[in-house]
Amino acid sequence: MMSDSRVSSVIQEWASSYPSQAHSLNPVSSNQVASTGQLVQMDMIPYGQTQGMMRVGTEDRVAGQMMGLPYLPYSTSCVGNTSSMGGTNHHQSHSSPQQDFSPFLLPSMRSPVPKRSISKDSAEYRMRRERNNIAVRKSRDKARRRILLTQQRAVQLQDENQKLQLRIGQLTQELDTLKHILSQRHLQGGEDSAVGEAGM
Amino acid sequence: MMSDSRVSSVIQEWASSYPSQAHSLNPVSSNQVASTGQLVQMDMIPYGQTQGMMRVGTEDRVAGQMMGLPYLPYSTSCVGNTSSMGGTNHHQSHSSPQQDFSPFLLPSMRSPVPKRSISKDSAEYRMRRERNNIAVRKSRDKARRRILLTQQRAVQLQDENQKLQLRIGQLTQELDTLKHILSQRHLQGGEDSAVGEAGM
DNA sequence: AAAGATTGCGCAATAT
DNA sequence: AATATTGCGCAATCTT
Repeated sequence: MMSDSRVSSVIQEWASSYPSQAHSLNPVSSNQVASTGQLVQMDMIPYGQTQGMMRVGTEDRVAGQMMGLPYLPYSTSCVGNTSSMGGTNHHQSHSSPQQDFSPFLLPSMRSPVPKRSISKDSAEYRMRRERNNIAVRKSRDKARRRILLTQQRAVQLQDENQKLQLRIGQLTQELDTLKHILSQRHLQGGEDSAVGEAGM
Repeated sequence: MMSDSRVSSVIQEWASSYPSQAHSLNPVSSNQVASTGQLVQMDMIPYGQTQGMMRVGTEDRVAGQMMGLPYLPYSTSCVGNTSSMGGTNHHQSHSSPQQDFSPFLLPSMRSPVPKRSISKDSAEYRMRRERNNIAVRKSRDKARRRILLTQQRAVQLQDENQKLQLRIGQLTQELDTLKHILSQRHLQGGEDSAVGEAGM
């Protein structure tokens, strides 16, 4: 019943949403399907996996989170609120109140020396920023689309699943009927061909 | 073969990831499954749907994007780069270079009067900010988990699908075999019970 | 090495 | 009134 040549629509787009990436470690349990799966693998960009771990937002941040800690402010105590400068207008950076170089950082990377002070204001700086902003918007848009596709794909797969389950139910019942009929005839006029295992 | 009581694991968690929301307009095509689906609907938070459209980042922004425009910088021309203050330390805001109140805004909301100047520095301000920051981290973490679950769910569903397809193949073949056997017997000793339609 | 892509972060406007 | 979301820009990285 019904077109059996489904699996298309969303799935299609979804697949095209993942270029050629061969991402090493999956976010899940790597080979969760492996067995029968064929076009299963490649999926989801690990999020905080790939390698983007342990970034330093112009500051440390290592404390809070981790484990089940209920989102403690990254700058847990230490001074007061080292925050307030996470995202922006440092305008030439390094000029706000405290800078607190807490001794919680790895021995390497430490000094506040801004690598050849890329000076704000600089036309080039703005240029770079603007370009990055555009890239960021683009990237996020892409991510949103990808997520959407995955969701649609999931819904579609679930729907398909139900149909398949139904189909299996029908086939099973039909099979039982036939088996029953055959067994009847078998009792009636015992002959060849085993009924119990036709194709299994 | 294999436990047939699957469908659990990820799917379970995934479901619990969507509280009681009855989101009106879905991002997809509303009732995409509706037919056989039961626990299908509720899914994906529309993204830019609900109502969060047309925000104003302390500035206008309405130009770029829309349609296929390749992520034009929001502040397309106008003055130069009104940007540079999208995210942060305005420290009491409204004090940087240009403020450009471009006449492109709706007649309402206009004056720079910051509603009872919530003054930065204010202990309460920092308090609010910190609380929001925590909320934001929590929310994003939640979102990430949700996305991950959806992805895993999709993978699992696909895997399940393959197994079901396989099962259908087996059943179909088995059925064909039995039908063939029966037709043979039918020719041999024509009796009752139609073979062609056992359960269909 | 340089440009673009990602991603965590905080801010502010909204939504709930 | 408080928390939850979400677009945005920044900066650090990663990828190409």
